[in-house]
Amino acid sequence: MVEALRRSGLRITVSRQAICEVLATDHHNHLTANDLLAKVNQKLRGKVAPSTIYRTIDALEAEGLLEHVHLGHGPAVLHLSDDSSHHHLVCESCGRTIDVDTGAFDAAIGLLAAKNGFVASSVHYALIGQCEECAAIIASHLQ
Amino acid sequence: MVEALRRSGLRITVSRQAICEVLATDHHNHLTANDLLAKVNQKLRGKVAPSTIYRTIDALEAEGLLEHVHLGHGPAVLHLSDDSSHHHLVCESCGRTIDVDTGAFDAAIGLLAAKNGFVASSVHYALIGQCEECAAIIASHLQ
DNA sequence: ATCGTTGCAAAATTTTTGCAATTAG
DNA sequence: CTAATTGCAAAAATTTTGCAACGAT
Repeated sequence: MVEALRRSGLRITVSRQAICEVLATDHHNHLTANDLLAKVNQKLRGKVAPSTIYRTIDALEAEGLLEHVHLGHGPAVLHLSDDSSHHHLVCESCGRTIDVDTGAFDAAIGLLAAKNGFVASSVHYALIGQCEECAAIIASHLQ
Repeated sequence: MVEALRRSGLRITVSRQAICEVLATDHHNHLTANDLLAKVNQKLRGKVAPSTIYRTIDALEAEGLLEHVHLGHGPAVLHLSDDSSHHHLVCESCGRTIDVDTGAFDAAIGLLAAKNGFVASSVHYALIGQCEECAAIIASHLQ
């Protein structure tokens, strides 16, 4: 990740290095920009500004290394572009995100997307709905 | 929609009536809360506050009549809950939303969701990626 | 030395909340 | 009359931008 930045002529700063490290370590945790900020500042003892986080996210996205998605409501979460191991089921009630692995899903979506000249982003299929528990709660409220 | 509100013991005000009318007319246009506010105020000559829009959206969502989703980036868009006619392909580059009709998509997603005890929301499958044109632009930038 | 990058502070955007005044039922 | 609803204004939450100072190359 750092090497890819360097290759693109972007400068490697302490902040960027820390950001890349945190992303490499924790990218599977659906980090928000704020989570990333907190972890980076924990690592660097509070030197990094939110704007730096957002600008670095932008830079990484421009390099195609990172993407941010709004899964359901709330702040965007970050994903490494090469992490295509799973998709997301997002519960609209509790915000829980269930990861599911690829599979037949890809085939169906690939076909659909191809018909529209659409290039599906590797990790950004968010299927929004109700998770098992919230669906049960809602059902019980309807008696 | 208005009748459903009344049935639930909620009060029918001029604002709510206008909101429901706009939603009934324009729901297929991916209205944002702001769009809705503008259209309602156009109809009512500028009497409605943003908070009223949001609170009415909340009320309609609580009744299960409406949902709001974040399709890609930017503000949330509104959908009537019973509009299950299409799904969305959202371009991360230009924000364009392509509607595609249901079909095999549903089968694949239904299966996947069922395996996880997940109840997929009728209209909220956002497939995020690049639309044909943006994909071409990006490809050309890579030479 | 250059110019990309940062921090800070201020702004923009979208949504939420408190509260007194209004109004539907 | 009563309690839900509204408007207004202020706040919250997330993200963006301007600008002078800094620092990687």
